[in-house]
Parts: sequence; C-alpha cells; structure tokens
Amino acid sequence: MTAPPALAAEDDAAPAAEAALWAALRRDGSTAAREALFLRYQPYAQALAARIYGGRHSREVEFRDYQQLAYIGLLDSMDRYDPQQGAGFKTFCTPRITGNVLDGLRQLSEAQEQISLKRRLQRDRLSSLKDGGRDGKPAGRKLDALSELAVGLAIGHMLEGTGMYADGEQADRHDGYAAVAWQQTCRSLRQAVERLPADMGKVVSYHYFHSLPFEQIAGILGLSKGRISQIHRAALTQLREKIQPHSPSRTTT
DNA sequence: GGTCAAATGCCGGTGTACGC
DNA sequence: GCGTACACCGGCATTTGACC
Repeated sequence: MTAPPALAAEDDAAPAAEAALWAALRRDGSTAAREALFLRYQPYAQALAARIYGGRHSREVEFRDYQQLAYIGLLDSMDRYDPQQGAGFKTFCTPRITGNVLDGLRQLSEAQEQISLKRRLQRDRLSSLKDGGRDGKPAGRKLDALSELAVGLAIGHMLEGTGMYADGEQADRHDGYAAVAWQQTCRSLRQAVERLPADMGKVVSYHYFHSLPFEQIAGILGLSKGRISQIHRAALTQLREKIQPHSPSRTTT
C-alpha cells in the first residue's frame, strides 16, 4: 500500500520554529505551543489512521473512531515527548499513535460496544444541540423551540457530513441534485464555522471535524471541559443565528 | 445454569457560583 | 467579560441478587 499523501508530503520545514514550540511547551506548558504542535501533526495522525483504516479487516468501526483514537495517541505522545532525547517527533509518535489506534480497536472489537459507541456519539451530539436541554424555555414557545431544535439537529448532521474524511459508502448515498444541494449547504455551514470567533471555531472544528470529546479539546486549548462546553454552546447559538438570521417563528423542513 | 430487573458506578456534558 | 471549579444530570455498562 502506498503512503497516504499526508504521510509522504509532510515536510520538515521550519525545524527551528518547531523546536521553539517544543521548548515553549516543555518549559512553560504553553497551550498555544501545544495547539500549534497538535495542528502541525494532526494531518499526520489522520494519515496514520487512514492507513490503518485502509488495511482494516472489519467494516464495522467507522473511520471517525480510528481518527479519534489517532488524535488521542498524538496528544499522549506530545505529553511524553522529550526533544532532548534526540529522536524526531514523528519517530517517537508513530508507534504510539498506531498502538493507541490498535488498542482502541481491540477494545471496540465486540459488536455491542461498537453499537453503543455509535449510539452514544449520536445521542451526545443530538443532546448537545437541543438548546442545552435545560434553559427553562417557556412552554408557550414550543413551536419556536421545535424549529430551533430542527435547525440544531441539521447543524449537527451537516457538521458531521463536512468531516475531513468522506468514505465512498456515504458519498453513494446522495446523488444528483440532492447531492449537490447537500454539498453546497455543508460548504456554507463550514464557512460559517470558519467565521466564528477563534475559540468557538476551534471547539466546533475539534469536536465535529475531528470527533474529539470535550475533555481532549480542553487539553489542547488549555481550558476546562466546562469552559469548552460553554464555548461549544455559544458557537452553536451563533451558527443558528448565521443559518437562521431572521429567527422565524416557524420553520419548515 | 439462564434470565431478568434493580442497584451501582462511570462518563461526557451542562449549569452556576465565584474569582480575576 | 472571561475562565475555573464543582455539583449535577442523563445514559450506558456492569454487578448483584432473586426467580425460574
């Protein structure tokens, strides 16, 4: 099997800049350095996940799970890596990322666990989009609440559809005009995400495009998971406003 | 031994008081 | 205004005990 593009094309440019990032991370625990390093090696981790996914023997585990396990392995490697040992980070992290993915897959091997994971991810995303679920919206505004919920569900579903990886099965599901319309809508949503304030954009991107749980995102950004939850909620509110700018009293779907 | 329901623990996300 | 800490919630998995 040939190496995925990101594996072959990953350059070693600006080693001094990277060394400075590692120094900042090790010396000060700099969250900016941590994030920059994560972003630098995130495509590499994704490529490793893709390579393992390409050689999979079972189709029951989604690429999203491979991706998440690779990112967790990357974060763990970043925490353990010591540049002064002399080894390059790729040399250091590759077996750890691969091992983390394989270990994680082993734990997911039982069909029931796979099903429960998918259910949980879907449920979590749905519940996270349901206006927070506990904001005491007056009963008389049920229709508004329902329309907002529909928009929220659509956002969540589209965000999942804008993932950096798209497998063939998913692409085959949509065809013709419907596929074009869907892709355009997803593209506009992704653009809306890119226009969010930096923190919100990062949280949405990590959570939906990279499938990272709040705790992992908190680790990357150097915040608490509670804070990530707040930013996530605020981001969804802004996305709703961008997609539904006139806040209609009723929404047809 | 097998099945089922209740009890319990864990996990991810939310809400809120509080500090800076 | 922003961020943190912490209590809380809901759902799921596991454990435990009663029953057949």
